[in-house]
Amino acid sequence: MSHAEQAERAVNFIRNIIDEDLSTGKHASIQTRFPPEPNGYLHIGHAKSICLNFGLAQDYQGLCNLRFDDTNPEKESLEYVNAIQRDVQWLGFQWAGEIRYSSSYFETFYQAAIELVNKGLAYVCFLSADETRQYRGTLTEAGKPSPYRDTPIAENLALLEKMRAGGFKEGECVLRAKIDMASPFMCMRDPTLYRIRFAHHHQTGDAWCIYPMYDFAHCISDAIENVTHSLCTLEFQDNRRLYDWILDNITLPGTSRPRQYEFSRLNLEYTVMSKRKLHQLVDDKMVSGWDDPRMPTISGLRRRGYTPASIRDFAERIGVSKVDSFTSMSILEAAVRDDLNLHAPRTMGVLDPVKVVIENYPTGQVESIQAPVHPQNEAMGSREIFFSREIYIDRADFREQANKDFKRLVLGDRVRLRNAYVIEAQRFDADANGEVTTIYCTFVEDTLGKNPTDGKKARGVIHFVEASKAVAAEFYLYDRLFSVPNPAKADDFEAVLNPDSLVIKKGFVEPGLVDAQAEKAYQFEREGYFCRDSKQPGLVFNRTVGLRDTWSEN
RNA sequence: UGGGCCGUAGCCAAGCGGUAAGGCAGCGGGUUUUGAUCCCGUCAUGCGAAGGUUCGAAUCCUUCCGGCCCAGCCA
Repeated sequence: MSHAEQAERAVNFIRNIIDEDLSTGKHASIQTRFPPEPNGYLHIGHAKSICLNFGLAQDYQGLCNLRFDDTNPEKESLEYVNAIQRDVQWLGFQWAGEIRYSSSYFETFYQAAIELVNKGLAYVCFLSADETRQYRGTLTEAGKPSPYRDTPIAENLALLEKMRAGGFKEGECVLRAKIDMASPFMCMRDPTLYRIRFAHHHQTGDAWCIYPMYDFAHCISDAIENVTHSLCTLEFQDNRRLYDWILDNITLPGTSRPRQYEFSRLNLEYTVMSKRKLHQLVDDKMVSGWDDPRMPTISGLRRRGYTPASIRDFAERIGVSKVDSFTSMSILEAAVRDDLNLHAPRTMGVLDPVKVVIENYPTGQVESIQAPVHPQNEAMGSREIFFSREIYIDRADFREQANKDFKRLVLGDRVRLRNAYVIEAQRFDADANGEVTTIYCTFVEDTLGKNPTDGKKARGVIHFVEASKAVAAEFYLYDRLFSVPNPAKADDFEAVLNPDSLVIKKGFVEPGLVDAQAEKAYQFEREGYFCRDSKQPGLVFNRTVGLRDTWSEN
């Protein structure tokens, strides 16, 4: 990252804290971590966290780990740990050293548990899950102590050992911290530290039958990795008391005392961000998979044509704060457009073709024309396009009659064909439904790169593809997945899916696109940014985002 | 209704006692062989509300209003 870019970094409260910690010498350098649970695919909300954690490490010359928070084997799998690594790297980040797993710290956690038991700060509790809930009290009433709360230390030690050895059934008992059953923080009312699960773990196999809870594992993992700034989302604000309590009561396994800071998670309009709901969309086949281009997952955005740079830029634009926010899609779309506008080669594609016959153009002649790859960037060179007696234009670009505001082809009037000649519409054929089948035009000679000499101006510019060299292609036009801004609030969020989130069109593209590489962005002029789909056979183009449109609503 | 947090423009977001940055969206105009891009201009006498302190308050104090989170052996 250049100094200029770095200087433009938006300030936020976390950077302020780091600046302070560095200037007071509290830390000589920073260590962050991105700690996903491998129980689903990463989404744009995770991207915000990834950009934050890795971005901070980059800017402050610190380190950022990738750590799988894999303490719940029943919900996790290797498929997800692989997909997550792929997504992080695709976004352009590389973790420091090896990948970390909370599960590789299981022995350390266990020793910490023993330490707590030895200090009289943890005990094995045989209350059922149901009873535990009743004993916990409510938001306004204190809880009452478990009858197992005062089991002697030596006995607890033996019990814990037996738990680990598989001497108890699942659910028969748990290890609990002994804190304060009257605490206004519910998470401090003797929280569970370990539960028994005879489940196969994707990393540790069958080595363990007791698995640590998030609150117990996370803070110690941070300490083991010498994390200085442990960043998480707002809903963990209460949990910070437990995070601190645990670290205050065990022998720190690392050299740093991590601190937790919370920022607000990303909410995006017209989509959902919870892994549970995304899972449901996939399971219920409402989308084609985690990487369906309509999904807010990183893999979906990638397949849709979003670039890593555009997602990083998006993260930069939305900033980091503690306000519950609801971000507008337009910020994300503006970020991709800015990136793609600069880098995407221009090409022409007709999504809804109608044939045009240029009656005064010689039959059988195919003319080659050099067109710029990018009109604002000559260095990108030129491409060969063709022109002949028969071409395709888009159905929406022709009207039998229209007022002056319609800057396209109108019967009896002129329009400029992008990169080619000016043509004039003479007449057209229509089928029984009134649907235009062929438009007959004449072209104005010597208008290649020149205006007509007769002074009659073209209404506007439309795009086309020469018919004989045209290559058939399919266009997948995506729109917002949901028809309401906040689908998560709906009683049944699947009932509020946008029925038009995918519209498929069959048309033609320039011959140069037959070998288009998947995921590589193109701008189909006047239509939008597209990329070839990475999964479907044949020429299938996904529309990443349309061009900014100041006309269609008129 | 116990506790933890948060309210600055339609959306995101700086600001930390010295007189409201920036981005997105919008609006007006210019350039244009993409109704795009680009360029110029415009967009909070106002910071949830009301009091108070101060020469001076979005910033400090008080009260009130609104929103989010917490009662998993999930994370």
